[in-house]
Amino acid sequence: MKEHLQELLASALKRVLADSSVEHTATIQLDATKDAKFGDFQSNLALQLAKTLGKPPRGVAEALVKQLPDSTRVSKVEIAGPGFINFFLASAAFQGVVAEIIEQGEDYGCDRSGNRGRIMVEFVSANPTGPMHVGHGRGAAYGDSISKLLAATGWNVWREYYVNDAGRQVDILTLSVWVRYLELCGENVPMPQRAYPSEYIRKTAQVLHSEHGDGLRFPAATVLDDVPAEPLPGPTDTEAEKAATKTGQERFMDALIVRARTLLGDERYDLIKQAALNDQLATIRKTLSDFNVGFDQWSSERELVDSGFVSKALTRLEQQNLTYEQDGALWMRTEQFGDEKDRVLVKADGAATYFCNDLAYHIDKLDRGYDTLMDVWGADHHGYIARVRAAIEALTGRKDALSVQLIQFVTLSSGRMGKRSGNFVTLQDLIDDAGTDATRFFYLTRSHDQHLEFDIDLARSQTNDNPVYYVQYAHARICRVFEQLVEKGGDWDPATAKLTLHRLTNEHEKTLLTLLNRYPDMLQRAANAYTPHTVVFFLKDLAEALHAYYNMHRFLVEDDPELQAARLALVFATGTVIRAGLKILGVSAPEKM
RNA sequence: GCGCCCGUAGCUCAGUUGGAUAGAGCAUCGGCCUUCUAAGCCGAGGGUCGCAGGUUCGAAUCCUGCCGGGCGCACCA
Repeated sequence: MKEHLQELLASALKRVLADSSVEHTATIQLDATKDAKFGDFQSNLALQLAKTLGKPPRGVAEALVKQLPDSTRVSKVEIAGPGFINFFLASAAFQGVVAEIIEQGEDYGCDRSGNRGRIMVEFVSANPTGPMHVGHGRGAAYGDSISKLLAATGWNVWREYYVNDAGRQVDILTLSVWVRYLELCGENVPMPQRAYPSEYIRKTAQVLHSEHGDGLRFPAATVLDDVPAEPLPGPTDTEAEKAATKTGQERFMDALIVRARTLLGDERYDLIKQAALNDQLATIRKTLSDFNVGFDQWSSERELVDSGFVSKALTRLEQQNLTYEQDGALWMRTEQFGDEKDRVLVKADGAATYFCNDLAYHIDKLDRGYDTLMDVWGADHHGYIARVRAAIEALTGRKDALSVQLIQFVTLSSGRMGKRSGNFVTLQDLIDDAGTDATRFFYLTRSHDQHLEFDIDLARSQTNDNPVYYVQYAHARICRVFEQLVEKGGDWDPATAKLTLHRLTNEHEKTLLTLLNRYPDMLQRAANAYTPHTVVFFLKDLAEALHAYYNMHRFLVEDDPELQAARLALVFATGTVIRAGLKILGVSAPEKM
C-alpha cells in the first residue's frame, strides 16, 4: 500500500519537475498518520521541495496533488497544515488485509526467503562459572527475539553461544570446586574471596566426593604450605589499600591454582575441571531451555584453541601484517582502524589474551560465510567494541560487518545484581517464580539500550496489573468466540467470509484494520532498528483495539450472518497476528485464561 | 581526566529515524457486567521533554556547552 502511494507521488513529482532543472533523488517519505483526521498516510514531500524550488510549500503541494494519477485505492487527498499531503484510503483497500492474513496465516507480513543475507547472532555467552543472573536473562530474551525477528524479515539467521571454557576463570572455577571438595573431606582450606560462590559448585564437589572418595584429597597444611595468607579489606581502607588487597587476593588465588595443579597432576586436575564445566553448562542449558531460548550451536573456546585454529588465525594476521612484536608480547594493529590503541594478542608470558581467542572465534565465523556478525553484549563491555570492530574491519575491509548490540543493565528492587555478590537472583529463580511468559515480556517491553528496572512483584503478579496478560487475554477472548460459535452449532468458512469484508465499516473495525495493515511495515522497522520492543508496543495497541471492539460490539450476530462472517474474519485475522507477534517475542498465546 | 549510554507526567516507560495539539501502563477520581471471559471497556485530572544556546518552514529527536545519573578506560576474562 505504502509503495503504491509512493509510486503515485513519484509520478506526480516527475511531472511537476518536468519543466525545471531541480532533481529530487531522495526516497519519497510516506508515514502512517498519528491521527485519523489526517487520513491514513501523510507525505512531507512538498515541505522538503519548497526550499529547493523557492516556492511556498502549500503551492508545491497543490501542484503535486493536481498531477497525482487516479487510484481506486485512494478515496481522498488533502493538503493540510504547512503543506502536508494527506491520503485517505478507500475502505476496500483496508479490508483486503483480512483476506491476506487468512491466506498467509502467521507468515503474513514476513519474508522467510533468507535473501537479505546470512547473519550470525551470538548472544548470552555467559561464562560457565555460575548460574545465569537477571542481566543474562535480558540478553537471552533480546537475542532470541531479534533472531526470530530477523528470520521473519528476510535474513538467514544462525544463533550461537560462545562458551568461555578456557583461560583463568576456568582455573578459578576448578579451584573453587576443589576447595569445596576438600571441605567435604574435612580439610580446612579457606575459600578465596574472589573465587566463585555458586551453590552449584557445592553439588559438583559432593558428586566428586562420592565418586572419588579421598582420591583428590591433600592435607590442608600441604595445600597452604608457603602460601601467604589472603589479605582482607579493612573498613577504613583508602583506594590504594583496597587495590593492594585486591592484588593480594588475586595472588593468593593464583598460588592455590598452581598448588592444585602441582599436587593433583594434570589428569586429576582436568577431571575436576571437566566436572565443574559440565555441571555449570548443564545448569545454564536447563535455564535457557526453560526460558524458551534455543541455539543452533554452542561453540567452545577450548576446542578453538586445541584444534590449532587460534594459532592458525594468528599466522594469518601476521601474514597480513596486522601484528607486531614489542616488549615480548604480540600486538594487533587495531589503532589504525579506529581503536584508541593497539591491543595485545599474546602476552609476554606466552599466554593468549581473551581478545586473541575471541578474535579467532570471529575469524572462524567469517570463514563460515556470514556477511554480518551480530554480538549481543552487556553494556559494561562497550569499551571492548572498538578493538573487535577494528579487527573485523582490518580483516574484511567492511565497517558494517560487525553489529554489536549492547544490553543495558537490569536493576531489581533489591539493587543491581552482580555476578560475584554471592547473593543474587538467578534467572532460574525468576522464571520459576514469575514464569517464562511474564519474564520475557517484561524484558522486551523496554528498549534494550535503556536501563531496565525489573519489578519482580509485578511480573509475578497474576492480576490484571501484569502487562503480559493484556495481550494474551485478547488472544484468549478471540479463541473463546470461535468456541462459542461451535457450541451454538454455527460455523464459519474463511473462503466465503472473504466476500463479506465490505461490512467492516465502524470506527473500531477501522482501527483494527489500520493496525493489521501496519504490521508488515512495523516488522521491518523493528528488524532494521534491532528493536524487538517495537513488536511489544504494537501488540499492546492491537490488543487494545481488540478489547475496545469486543466491549462495543458483538461478533456473534445471529440475525445478520453476513456481518457475523465479516467480524469473525476480522477477529480471526487479529488473533493470527497476535499469535505471530507473540511468537517473535517467545511468549505463548494461550487459548484459555 | 578521556570515552560510551541515559535524562519525557507522582512512578515505570513509548515516541514511526526532523512533522501537525508529546502518548501508554501503574497510581488518583468518576462511570459500565441477566447477552462472545470485567485479566476488559468508557471518561477526567496530571508536562518548562534536565538547563542554556544554535541549525530551519518545523526540534523530545540533529549540533555545541553546562548540570545530573550509569558504565568503561589491563600484557583481566
